[in-house]
Amino acid sequence: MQLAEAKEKFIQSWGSLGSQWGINKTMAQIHALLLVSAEPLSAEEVMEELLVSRGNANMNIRELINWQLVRRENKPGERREFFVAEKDMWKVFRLILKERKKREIDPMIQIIHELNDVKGDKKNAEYKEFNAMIKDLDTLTNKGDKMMELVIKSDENWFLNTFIKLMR
Amino acid sequence: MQLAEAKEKFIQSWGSLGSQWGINKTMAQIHALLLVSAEPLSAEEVMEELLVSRGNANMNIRELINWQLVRRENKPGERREFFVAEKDMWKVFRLILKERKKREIDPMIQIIHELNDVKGDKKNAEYKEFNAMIKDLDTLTNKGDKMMELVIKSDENWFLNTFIKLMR
DNA sequence: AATATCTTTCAATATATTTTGAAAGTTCCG
DNA sequence: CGGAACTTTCAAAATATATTGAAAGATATT
Repeated sequence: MQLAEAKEKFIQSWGSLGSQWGINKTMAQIHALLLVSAEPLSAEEVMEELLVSRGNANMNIRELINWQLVRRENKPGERREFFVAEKDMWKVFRLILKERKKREIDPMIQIIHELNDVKGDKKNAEYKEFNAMIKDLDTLTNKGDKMMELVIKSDENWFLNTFIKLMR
Repeated sequence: MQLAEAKEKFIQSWGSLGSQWGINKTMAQIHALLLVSAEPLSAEEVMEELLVSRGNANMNIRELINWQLVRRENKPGERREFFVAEKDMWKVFRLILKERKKREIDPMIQIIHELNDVKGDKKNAEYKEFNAMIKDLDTLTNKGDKMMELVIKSDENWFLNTFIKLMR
């Protein structure tokens, strides 16, 4: 396979993976494009390469910057801004995990926690089942939460170093 | 909080969590409804409770059965079918992980793997950067893959038992 | 085999999300 | 200041996804 073809394939795949995960396609594709670009790209270049509108490019680049997956970069003597993606994939993974946890998992954990003290008759089967299920879920989500925190805050090699033996 | 209110809140939250994760809202809500029901429910009851159409209910119940999150159950002397959710939340988590991995992660891993042997000039910066990034990603996704496999296949307590110390 | 009960299908419709692009906003520089 | 170069905004349009419900398909019952 040639480089150009490989880049194209990567951009398309990353885009469709993104949309399955609730990240919009353009955002994921811009991210992919910047990942495969050795040089910083301008908004104009992103638009041309992916055939998207100015507004769309702008909005999604901004979002990528919010997620800290992309940063602005200036070229000397150039008025316009250029963009570069974080290329360390382990860091990328942690940044994505962090954002999604914040937006999706944390509110859920909060709600589950609130559902832990429901008033009711302790002899009632419905009540007992509900409480057991929520308790179970609360325990599980809290473990998951701690684990994610650990991963998000871990340095570059911690995760691999710790688990590598278990995975072989 | 009263039981009925808690159930309602759980159903709504589970539904919106689901849609953020690419699972449609009705499917997640039916799942939640069955999770909080001590008794098996008929399609009719699901429709009434969640105010969805027959077609919608049917389609999503079927999908939940595909995922093995729900199973059919018959009541003696009853013609129609009833449905029950798997209530063990650790098992639920593993079943969901399994399905999503199959549908989303596995194809991605395959593609990344293919992108590992691209032809090109070894002195070219673009080429070198691309290869380094893909290599990095390939290593990472393979570790992740192995980890998920381990979790999916683990029995009820393996995961918690193994990691509990690390999470405290 | 006719009827009643329940399930499945799918084209039409509704809803939600994404994208566009022109206009407004900002910043830089002579 | 005035205008060129670039960025941001946002209402309208396009696209994608989910839902409806009537009709067709099963399956049990008399």
